[in-house]
Amino acid sequence: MSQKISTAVINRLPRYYRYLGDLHDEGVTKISSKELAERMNLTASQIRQDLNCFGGFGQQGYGYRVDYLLEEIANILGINNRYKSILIGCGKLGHALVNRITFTKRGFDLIGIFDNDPKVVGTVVGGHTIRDITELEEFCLENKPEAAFLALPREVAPETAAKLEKLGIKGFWNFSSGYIVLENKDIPVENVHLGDSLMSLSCRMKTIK
Amino acid sequence: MSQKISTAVINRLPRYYRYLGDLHDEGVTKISSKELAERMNLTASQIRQDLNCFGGFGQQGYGYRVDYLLEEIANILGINNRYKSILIGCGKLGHALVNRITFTKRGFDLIGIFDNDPKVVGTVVGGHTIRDITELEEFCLENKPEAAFLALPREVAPETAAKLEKLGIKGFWNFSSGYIVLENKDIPVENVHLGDSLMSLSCRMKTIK
DNA sequence: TAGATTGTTAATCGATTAACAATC
DNA sequence: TAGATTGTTAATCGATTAACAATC
Repeated sequence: MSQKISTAVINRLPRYYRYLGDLHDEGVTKISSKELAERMNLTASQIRQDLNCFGGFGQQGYGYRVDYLLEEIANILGINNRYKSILIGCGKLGHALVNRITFTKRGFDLIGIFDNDPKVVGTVVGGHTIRDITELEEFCLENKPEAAFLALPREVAPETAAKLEKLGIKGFWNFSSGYIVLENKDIPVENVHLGDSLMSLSCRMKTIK
Repeated sequence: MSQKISTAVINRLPRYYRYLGDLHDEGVTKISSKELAERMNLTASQIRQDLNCFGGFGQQGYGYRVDYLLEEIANILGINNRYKSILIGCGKLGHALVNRITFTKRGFDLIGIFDNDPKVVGTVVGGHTIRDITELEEFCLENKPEAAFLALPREVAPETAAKLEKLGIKGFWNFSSGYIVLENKDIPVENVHLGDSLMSLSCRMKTIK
């Protein structure tokens, strides 16, 4: 596939994956773009366009085979990869992530957790003993993690990300409100700005009043 | 302002607010769209278009006064509102939200936390004693909360949201992967799908390889 | 006044929707 | 074969960028 896939499409894929998983669990073997569109509150046209970014997964006159499509989307999402991952910052949020997100189901293997707070270093979270942040470099050189989850204060986020880029990290999941700028613009940074999200809600609640 | 503001614009507002806050803290009193664009990695044109959705905040030949613009955006975002809010579900994630997000700085006042797990009901989180979910209805009728934060399992999210809509909730911050459909389509639902976000990252890491 | 920079209109770009020929 | 539904092209819509007149 040579043409670039837009982030709009990529961001819809996990939702397709979830709905197809539900259909599969319900024992549905076949679905048309029209039916799926109704269920997902999208247009059939959009679904066909989205899927055709990656190839023809359907069968004319019939629809899409649920199990086949599910597998294809899983491959596109890359959830069969095993990206070695590290978590930097294990306060309340980092803690919640480890306990709540099933990384392995999404293509990631958590192999280390780091923090700079002596109170938490050495404690165990989700089966991982939290390491001191000073061990980060050595750990990376030895274990070569590919993804980093940043749940640390805004002030240190950019510099930490820069350091990690040099250590070979190929993808960032950033929960700090700091803006991450990397040398290699192709390295994906997925931002989750909780504060911004809450403010958007406030704004949207205001306009309906 | 009669014309509808697009979500694209609304989602950029918190970031403007953050950057202007930084400028203010740095003692910068005046900034041009060009300078701000460079700092934020946007185009000057986009900034001027965005701000003009709400009115002319600048001065031709001069630029924008930082303190004035900051205040105006604060008003647009509605962070001076005091929306009474409740948190439903106080597992690891709910816990992290209460401890990490400064609600009051963003226009929300947390007035109650609910859970159905007998192990956590009665315990105190962020100064709030967690109430049993069975007390929800009575609490709402009495205290009239306007916003709800949903940090509960996917299975119960839609039905809980439907119940809360009937109890007068006017905005939802939804952390479950459940898809919330309300009777009143104008009520904003701000979704934070952490699992989806991580899958998008996986997909984007795959394509650069 | 001359220079700078906004507010605003016009042009471009990209994403969504509609239409329809291909084909199962 | 006839009906259904995809894959794909064309039309529309909306968002971003460029241009420039207004004006401080």
